[in-house]
Amino acid sequence: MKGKATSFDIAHYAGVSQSTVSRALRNSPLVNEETRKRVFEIAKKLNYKVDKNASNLRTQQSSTLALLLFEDPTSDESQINPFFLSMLGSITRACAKEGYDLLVSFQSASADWHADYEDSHRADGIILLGYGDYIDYQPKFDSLLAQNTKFVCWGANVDNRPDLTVCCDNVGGGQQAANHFIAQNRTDCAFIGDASHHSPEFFARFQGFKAQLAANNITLNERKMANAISTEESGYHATRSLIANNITFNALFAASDLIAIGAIRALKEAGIHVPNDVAVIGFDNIAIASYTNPPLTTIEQNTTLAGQMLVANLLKLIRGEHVQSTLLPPSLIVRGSSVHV
Amino acid sequence: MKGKATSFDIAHYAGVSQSTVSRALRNSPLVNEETRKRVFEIAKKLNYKVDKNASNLRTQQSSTLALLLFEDPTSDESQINPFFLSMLGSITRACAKEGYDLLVSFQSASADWHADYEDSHRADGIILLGYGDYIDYQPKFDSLLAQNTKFVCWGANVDNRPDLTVCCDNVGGGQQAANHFIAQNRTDCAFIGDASHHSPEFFARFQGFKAQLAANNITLNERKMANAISTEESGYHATRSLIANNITFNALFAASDLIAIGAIRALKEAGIHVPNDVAVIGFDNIAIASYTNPPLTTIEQNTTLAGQMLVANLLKLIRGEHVQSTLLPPSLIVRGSSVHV
DNA sequence: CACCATTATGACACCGGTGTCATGGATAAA
DNA sequence: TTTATCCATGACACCGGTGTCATAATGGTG
Repeated sequence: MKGKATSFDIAHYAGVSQSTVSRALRNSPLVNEETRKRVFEIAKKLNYKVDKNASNLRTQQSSTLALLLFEDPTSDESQINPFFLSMLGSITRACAKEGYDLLVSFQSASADWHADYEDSHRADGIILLGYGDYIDYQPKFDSLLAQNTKFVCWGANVDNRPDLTVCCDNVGGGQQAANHFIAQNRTDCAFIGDASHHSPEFFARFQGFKAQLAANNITLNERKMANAISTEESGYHATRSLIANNITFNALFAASDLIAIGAIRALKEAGIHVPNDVAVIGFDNIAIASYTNPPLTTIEQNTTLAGQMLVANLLKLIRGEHVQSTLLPPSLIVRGSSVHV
Repeated sequence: MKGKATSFDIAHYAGVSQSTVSRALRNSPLVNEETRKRVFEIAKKLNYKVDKNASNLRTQQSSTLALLLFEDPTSDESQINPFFLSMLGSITRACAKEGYDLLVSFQSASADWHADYEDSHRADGIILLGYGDYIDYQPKFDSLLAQNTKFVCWGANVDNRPDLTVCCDNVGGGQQAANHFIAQNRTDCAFIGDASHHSPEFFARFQGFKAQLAANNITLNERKMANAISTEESGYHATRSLIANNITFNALFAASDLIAIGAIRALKEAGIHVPNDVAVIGFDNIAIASYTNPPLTTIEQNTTLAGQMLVANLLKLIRGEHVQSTLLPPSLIVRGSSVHV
């Protein structure tokens, strides 16, 4: 036998038609039990596997989902944001559980990625994952919608279709951070992240934080804010610039753990003690967070659940079912970076 | 226009045959330049994408690689070994650079995974990734070889085919660890990992470590060794058991960073100072390593290069080219866990 | 025994491309 | 003018399955 075995080979050995082989292998009730057994045995002996290309071509579906990862535009080539790596892991698991394969691909925001995977029938649907300047994406979302491409995305708001987004309750997370500071009388707060509308996630965290402070008659001084993207370097530099400008504060909320870690480095360098002088809270609860010195208090996003919801919602869309807007509850994880020692 | 556009649609609008459309889109030199331009324009207007299933079916190749991740059998459902996550990231990048898609899948060691992806024509080749009890895998490797499946694997030795393995020079890494201890007169060494043959990687690290000590007339006491798999928990418990048995040492080489991190926790708990009482070296240089307290000295594996080599070698195999055995040089990263303060 | 329902199977078109061969027209060489 | 050569294109089989329809065999019923 040269080359891979086909259903015709099995048909030949089993003394039945190829049609019957195909039916037998797919457990069609139309086929006799003995015939099926014989077919299965021969299939096993020949190490036969259904050719997915042929099968997908005929059925017009692929049992495959595509995951498109958008990188922070400025991020280092070699390192991937650990939060997204964690998401990638949980999405992979969720796909496997649902019997779907997962195609993974990195994309730069500018690339002409939209719909490529689904239009080419490589995947039945698309999961979009990435922080970043989502405003750029809106036209592409529109194009996806116009072509009736099935997709869900993490964090970003798709105009008029909130149901397509799976998202952590970033506003609630920001509120929890504020409450934690307030409970400890840390009311001279700083925020590091992106308080503009560019990143809807960071913005929501900021909004929740600010609003909850305001609800307790605390004003977040605009001078005590600095922009940063989600890297350690960026957090470090943003914090340094605050310190260099003699901005003081006793509590710091960072829009992500990486930013927080960079901030702690900058604070330490300046001789500012964490948490005694400044309490720090991050966001995400990446694996590193529990190993920093001091261990990082953070708002956890449940990536396992997030991955499951993304996959579950996408599959619903593919099946034409109704999808509900999904907000995942974050939870405060208190560690050493925010409580007096 | 309902449904996706096909090459026939384009042919219709362009007033040429479908054959010509297909040729034009693939930049065949047989087609007139003006015709090609017209075809491309219409294709763009119709948002046409080549159906990968049809194309793959005909050409019998998929421009896709499959990555099979084998989990530590005892590892926690939710967390994936960060070293492999990092590999996953670099492999994804390397695939993208080569114009290949990547199918990612988790597998348990027992599952009947072998050759599934390639036989079904979903992928042109397979990358196998995982620590674990590779002895179990050998028959499956044989079956892959027998079926002429194209695959490469990380770390594991495939009998008689060392060229199919891409691997860090674990022996050399173990030697570097030994040298680092020796240079500081830390000669009362312990090893935590798996010194049996089950994990060829851990075993090689152990062998290199032991041999280099021996070359310097230092004997590694067998009582100062404990088995562990690559998790923080396992490292913690292994170290605790050593301590509980009143085993003393002033240097500890852990077969992976996670083990080292668990070991440090156990040591701290027992009131043993790192590095003053015990110097610790890990292996991998995962992202967490630089944030532990103290920061972890470790033997770095270059995951970016590893991912590139895995992909490059696999593509060579697919193209029928000769593949060379690949050993990647590790490098010692000295941090606070191994040097006196 | 005639009639219809049920069951198991085969024949065949089809999915949407790709590769091969045939064909027609233009141009160059004889 | 005729023949050879080249170029651009069309027709068609093919990849390996799946879905539909037709058909043969079986069994139960009146």
